[in-house]
Amino acid sequence: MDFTEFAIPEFDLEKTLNSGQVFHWEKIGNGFAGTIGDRAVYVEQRDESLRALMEGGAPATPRARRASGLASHELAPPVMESVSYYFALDHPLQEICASFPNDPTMNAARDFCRGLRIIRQPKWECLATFICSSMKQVAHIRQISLALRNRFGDQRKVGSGVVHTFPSPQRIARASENELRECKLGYRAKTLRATARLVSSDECDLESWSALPDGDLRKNLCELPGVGVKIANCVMLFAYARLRAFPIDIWIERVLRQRYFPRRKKMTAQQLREFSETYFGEHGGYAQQYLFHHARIALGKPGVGRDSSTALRFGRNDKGRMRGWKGEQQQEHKLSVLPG
DNA sequence: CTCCAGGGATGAT
DNA sequence: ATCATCCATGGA
Repeated sequence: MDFTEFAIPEFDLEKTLNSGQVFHWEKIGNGFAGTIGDRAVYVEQRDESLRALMEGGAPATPRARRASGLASHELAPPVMESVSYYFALDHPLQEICASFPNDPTMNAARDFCRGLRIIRQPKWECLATFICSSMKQVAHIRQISLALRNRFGDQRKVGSGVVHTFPSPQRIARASENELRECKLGYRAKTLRATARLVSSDECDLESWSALPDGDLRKNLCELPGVGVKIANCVMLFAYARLRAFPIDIWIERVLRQRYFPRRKKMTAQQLREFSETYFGEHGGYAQQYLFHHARIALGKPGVGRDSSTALRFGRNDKGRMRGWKGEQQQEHKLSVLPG
């Protein structure tokens, strides 16, 4: 029950966990409870330090590990190591942010998202969760993730709380489609199960795909049921550390069209994709995540100014939307408008 | 109540 | 290659 505490340079735990890249961390007191792989974790941030409590894996401290009598090869990595790796505390954030293009939209997002890191998620967990994400809001993806964990995962205790691991591909594969639908998966139940079957067989080995170049990795991912270019890019970015991968969802499409091509009709999806791959550079995935989080949190709440750490507290007000706003183009495209 | 969401698969132009 | 439609669901 020992806390491990260590200093961290540039990190915002809450922004990192609430930016729509991972969906299972729950706020408890001043910190968050969740899992890293099959280990239960509680983390909290205080100023420039991070405190972590891990259970269910190896003993937390060197003394406790020695006392356990386990051989060193049986030990999971120490707490600080696993936590640092998961939260990607080794990413050179200054350098990454300095590589972003210098334009007003990007600068606002970079300022708003200071300390947000792209974490290293377990591959299957990330893949499965994003298969469940299609046409779902972030809040609901969290519900689905929680339901899958509670029903099919293994229970772990951390502190006074309880969390569940994400179920293995074998476990999902042997669940019935109906059991999965009971986790609010809807039409995604079928593709999640089909992909779970493939991943749990020896036909595809997600770990070995780490050695592939981006193009081949993306192609392999897209061959899985329920995985298209968007979800493949999410998995590449959040689980394979391909920091160039640039997922384009409805929010990012709005940002690109309205902020970068405000008066150009006829930008096809293909053109947006080519633009984003070249313009945002070698860490485009980071740029994308900053644009996404900024648009969704700071700009996505009508009636709330762009400054705002208080934006989250206000519910949306449909009447407050700027329905009639047309920034000198008809826009439409079923894309609503980014306020501000 | 209605609206819409970190899309994908399929079939028609 | 681009576009239309359908697929389910519940938070806001």
